[in-house]
Amino acid sequence: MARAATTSDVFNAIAEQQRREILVLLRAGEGPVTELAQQLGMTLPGASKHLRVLREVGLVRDRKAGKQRLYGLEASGLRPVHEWAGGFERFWNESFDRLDEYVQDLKPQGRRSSG
Amino acid sequence: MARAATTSDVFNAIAEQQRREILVLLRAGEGPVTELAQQLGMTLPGASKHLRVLREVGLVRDRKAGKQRLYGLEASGLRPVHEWAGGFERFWNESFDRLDEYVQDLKPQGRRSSG
DNA sequence: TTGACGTTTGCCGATATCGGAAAGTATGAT
DNA sequence: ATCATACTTTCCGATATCGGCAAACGTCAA
Repeated sequence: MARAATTSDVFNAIAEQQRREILVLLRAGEGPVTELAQQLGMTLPGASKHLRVLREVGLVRDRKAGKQRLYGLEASGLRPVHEWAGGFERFWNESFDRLDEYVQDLKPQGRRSSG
Repeated sequence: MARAATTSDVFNAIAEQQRREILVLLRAGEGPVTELAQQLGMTLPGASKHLRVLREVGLVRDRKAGKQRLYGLEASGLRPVHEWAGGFERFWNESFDRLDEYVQDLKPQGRRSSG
């Protein structure tokens, strides 16, 4: 077995630097592949393939505009990523140095004893 | 060229489902590989290899405790992910007037005053 | 030292990627 | 119909992954 398919997951799709850059570019608005490829300094087939992956995981949508095909951001697909990473927020906000007697009675918050 | 190395990036490191699960488990506190492997239903070498990747990108730290080696979360490494995804937040919160045809007849309760 | 435990690393095979160039598809214009 | 534009797909090679098993490594105990 190899690595999971890039299209299996949003996490796998955005593992590629170039695909992340494409998404960032798309924040400025829709654009055809040619424009994206040019701005990222990649070949047309290269950009097209990356966009295919992004489309398959629902991070971009495409719409036809005459001869062109405009790609646009579908940012909602990134919400799971944001939320997942956000689930660790308290762990980088708190000063987690001593892990000896951490959750036990360190906090007099009175919440549930464990998770 | 193949896919970027899993250790090249936090984004690549968390592309693996199992590694994400390891990080989630680690929120409950430190643990040795044996415990993590058991909870995830994976082999010892498997868990160890995943932890190596996570350590190389700075998502976990390890400390020796006698014969054991305890792995702990280093959540700050996930902050870039959270922030990157957060850069798209406005795009899934706002109602994208570019998509006029889609939005025009949606429910009017969609937006709230507080973000 | 020997012995037992806990964990990591090496080797292998199977799989899927990414990049480049060429060929293919789709739409519009003359 | 033919040409031109815009983009996608296919083919290929090189690379790195992930999983399993066996062996190596490091540490504590007698």
